[in-house]
Amino acid sequence: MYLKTNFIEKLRNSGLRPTKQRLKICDVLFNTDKTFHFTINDLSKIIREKVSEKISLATIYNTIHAFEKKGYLKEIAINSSQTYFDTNTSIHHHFFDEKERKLIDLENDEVEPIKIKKIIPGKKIKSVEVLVRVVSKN
Amino acid sequence: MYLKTNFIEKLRNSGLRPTKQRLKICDVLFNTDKTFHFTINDLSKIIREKVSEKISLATIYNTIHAFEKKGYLKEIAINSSQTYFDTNTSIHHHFFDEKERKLIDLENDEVEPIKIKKIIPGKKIKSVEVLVRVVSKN
DNA sequence: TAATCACTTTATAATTATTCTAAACTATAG
DNA sequence: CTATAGTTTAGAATAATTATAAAGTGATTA
Repeated sequence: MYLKTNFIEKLRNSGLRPTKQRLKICDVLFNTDKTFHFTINDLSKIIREKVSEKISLATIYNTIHAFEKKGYLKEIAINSSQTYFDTNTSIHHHFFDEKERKLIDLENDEVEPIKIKKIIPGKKIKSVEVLVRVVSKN
Repeated sequence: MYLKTNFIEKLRNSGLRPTKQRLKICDVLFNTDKTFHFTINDLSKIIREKVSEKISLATIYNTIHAFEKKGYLKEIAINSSQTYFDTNTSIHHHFFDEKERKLIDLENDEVEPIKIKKIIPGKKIKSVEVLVRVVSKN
């Protein structure tokens, strides 16, 4: 459970002005017990329902990108029509349920360490992500 | 090196009529030594350069989706603005060079077997894909 | 071979996610 | 308080993809 003042501090420390809109978005994204996954569409729906004053779609995009750049959000690679974000910024992987189009976290310690035996000259590894697609049994 | 008649056979056996357009696209995609990655944009550029008669963009989309459904192409998950396809349909993984926006194959035997220790009740694994993002050293 | 029909191609319109623009607004340093 | 740089906003623009519906074509049947 975060306090509003924490968000104000956090934003200021990141060089982001603590505007009313950003604080509301912080509240929706980070003032929860559990981390979660969302698309911009999901988020604007939540905001429409939860927040009294409207936040412009452009601001939602701006804010999410700003938060991602600062490392408060992670973008998840599923080649779908929409971009998914994760409030869990730890190094971890994902299940993707193709039917329900839902992501489920797969923590780093739930996957045996991944050893890549190939190297690309002049390049270094930035991240290793596993995507496990699942479908209903039977 | 495939022959044109092979493509005709292959398409017919898949329940796809061997039209002029599909044969041209087969030629571009599969009549090469090496497999490769492409976006629809890449492909239509290649077609514009290599093929005398124009193929409509809608047909390119239709054909690629038909080929994917039949298992002749694989869609690659990189959360970018465009969808990538791979003519290598074997089980394998990828490097993605963020700077150049290029994919490089990482064959299955170049990655130690991946053990997923978590299970999702009622779901079974359809695929396990690793995406290794790389950046230039230094 | 000719007729037929289901499948395919096509140009174009429609849709959708995302980014851009430029004017109005606001947090904050001085 | 004032100036200014950062922010928000509605709406336009962009870009990838999908839908539409009319014209064209491959393949089956007679």
